[in-house]
Amino acid sequence: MKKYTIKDIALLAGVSKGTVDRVIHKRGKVSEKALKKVNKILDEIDYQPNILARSLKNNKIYSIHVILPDPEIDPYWIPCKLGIEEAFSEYKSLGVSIETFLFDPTNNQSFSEINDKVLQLNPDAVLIAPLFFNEAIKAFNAYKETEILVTTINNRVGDDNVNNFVGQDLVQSGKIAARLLEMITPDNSEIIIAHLDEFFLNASFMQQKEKGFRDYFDTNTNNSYKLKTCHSIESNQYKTLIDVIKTTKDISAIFVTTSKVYKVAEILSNFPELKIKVIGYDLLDKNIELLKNRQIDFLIHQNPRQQIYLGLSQLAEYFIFDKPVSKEKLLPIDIINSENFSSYLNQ
Amino acid sequence: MKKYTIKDIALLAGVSKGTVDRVIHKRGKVSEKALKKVNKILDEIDYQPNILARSLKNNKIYSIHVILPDPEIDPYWIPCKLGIEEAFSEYKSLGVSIETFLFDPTNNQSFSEINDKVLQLNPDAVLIAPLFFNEAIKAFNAYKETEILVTTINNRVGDDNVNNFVGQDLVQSGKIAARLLEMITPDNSEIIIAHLDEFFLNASFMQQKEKGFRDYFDTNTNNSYKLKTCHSIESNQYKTLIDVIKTTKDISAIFVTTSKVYKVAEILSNFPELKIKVIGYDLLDKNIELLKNRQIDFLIHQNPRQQIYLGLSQLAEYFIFDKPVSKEKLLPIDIINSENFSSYLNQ
DNA sequence: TGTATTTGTGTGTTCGAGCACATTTTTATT
DNA sequence: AATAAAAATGTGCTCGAACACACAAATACA
Repeated sequence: MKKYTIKDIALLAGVSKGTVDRVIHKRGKVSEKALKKVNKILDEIDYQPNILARSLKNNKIYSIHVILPDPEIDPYWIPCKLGIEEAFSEYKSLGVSIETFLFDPTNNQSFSEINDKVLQLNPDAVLIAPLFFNEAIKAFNAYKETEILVTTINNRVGDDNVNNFVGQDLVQSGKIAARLLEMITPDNSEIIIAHLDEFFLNASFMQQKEKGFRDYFDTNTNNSYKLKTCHSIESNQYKTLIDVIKTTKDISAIFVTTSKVYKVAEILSNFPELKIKVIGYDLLDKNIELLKNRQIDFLIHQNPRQQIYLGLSQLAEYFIFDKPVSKEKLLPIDIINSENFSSYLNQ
Repeated sequence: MKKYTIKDIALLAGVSKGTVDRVIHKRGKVSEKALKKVNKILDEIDYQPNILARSLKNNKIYSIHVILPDPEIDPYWIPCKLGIEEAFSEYKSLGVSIETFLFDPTNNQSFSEINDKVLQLNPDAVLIAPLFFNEAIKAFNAYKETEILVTTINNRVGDDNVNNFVGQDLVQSGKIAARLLEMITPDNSEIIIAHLDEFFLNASFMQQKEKGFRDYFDTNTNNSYKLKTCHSIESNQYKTLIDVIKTTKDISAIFVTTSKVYKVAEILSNFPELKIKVIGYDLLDKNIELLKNRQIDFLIHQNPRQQIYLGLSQLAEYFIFDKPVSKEKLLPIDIINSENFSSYLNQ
């Protein structure tokens, strides 16, 4: 395995390295004859430019700004910090700077303000968790005009101005929940779909999960579960959900579309006579505790840390090594139970 | 965020870059006075050597040899090809050469022969799937003497001569299977633990899975499942297993400790009156087909492709960027059902 | 005090790609 | 044919780390 350099090619083709360089980069100013000679050699050998040398020469500092919900307000985002740190420590010596900006996930205006601020700072790329649909679209357009690369994570916001998405297929994740519940609950029973603390007024991800969940039962089985959707919020002490639990007969399971599934498990501990299966999202400490105690049966892992890390590393390697950024990177949808959660915690 | 170079430090400390270099690499030949000056600057700033420049200067070719079971004989190893190709295309331009050597997984002598051959070729590192315990230990010692780095994947072979292991906790994976079956089978029923085609005489990984499986029921529940172990081989048309199925009353599930779980599902299709749950390992095409048809209920994903890729990339980055190799990298243990398998296939 | 010897310090080259600039060759114009 | 203009080609420097080697300063020994 010989590593060819531009110098080697120049020697083989009987031209100078400048000419080889011009051929490779199609910079023109090369005679027909020289072009042929160089291309002949390039066809014969497998030339791999040394990306170390290339990026050493490049020697720029690239700035990536990360726009995330404040993890103090929504703990789902806590693991992101680790993902960012990991990416930073890996790429900082290669000239990548990463800065984080937090917004209030209960407040769409806060999201817009942060985006305006970042726009002013004019980074090379932004990585955004686009919780608010309309505001996100607006921001994307602004970034496009300033030629700032945009990567989104967590939830898809279909828009051509986004160069890259890293996350999961949320419809499919609803189907996974449905299949799991189908296996552990009796036919003909009642299943509640609970949307908790839906402060994201124009957020669609809960709806996508519900869609997948319902689709599964509509198309995949001849079972006849009765599905009921329930919206419930903390400021109301989840009264709506508690009422549904009290008044509905024969509930076999509750599918919680967010990481707030621990709230449901806590509520259900007040009804020990009911044997209700619980499935929800994400490896929050509280959720894991309840999973261990069998008060939650399954969790689906959305892996925010991995999402951030992959998004950042794709951007970094695009800048440094010129690697192409995939338009869409769909992460696996992990099923978590009391026995395998630990294997995901230190990834 | 300023990127400091050796030249910067030299300027700040009022010495030459040669002196800075000697301080950083503790090469001696530096006066007390100069040492102090340089260290003072190093304390003040966060110097990150440019690894691109460093490895460009290094400019060596590193060879890694991969020793794997022939995927033609055991299809479990088919995805490894992709993992190797991925790693190769990522690191070839950085001077890493990867070569694959296949052995017959039904023949421990073949394993030893391949190791002897690789030892002769004297690569910088080897990555081995150490199916055969005794032969593996012998090989490790030989590699250690020649100062060849050894990384193992798939199954742990406790040995100090191994620098690095990438794989799963197989005992834990048995527990996961147990917990899943506990959720979908009735108490007091009979569960069969099936070891299929156990041609690896001194292989322990099936035993590890069985241990985890039994441990779970012994310690975690007050259920009283009856567990029965069954060894069965293809050359006997799996008669042993078929007999157990025919003669045992009240079988609720079969836990297959290998990727040959499709064989069990096929056998069970001859007993349509029995409602037996099936759980096993790995995303073979056949297994996925049966998972879709609900003839297999769960699969546990051992992710051989990821194991190889990570093992190779750790070695490559150790050589190129001097990144430390972790002694043990435990991968997550993925639970697969009919709805989430596809999200793992194109990873 | 002068000459070895040790110890310390700085300079210059290398790695490979990329690009600016100088130089040479070819083509166009009078 | 002479000159200007354009096109093609080659040279040499840069990026940052690493290290060989030349040179300088300090110490040892006659």
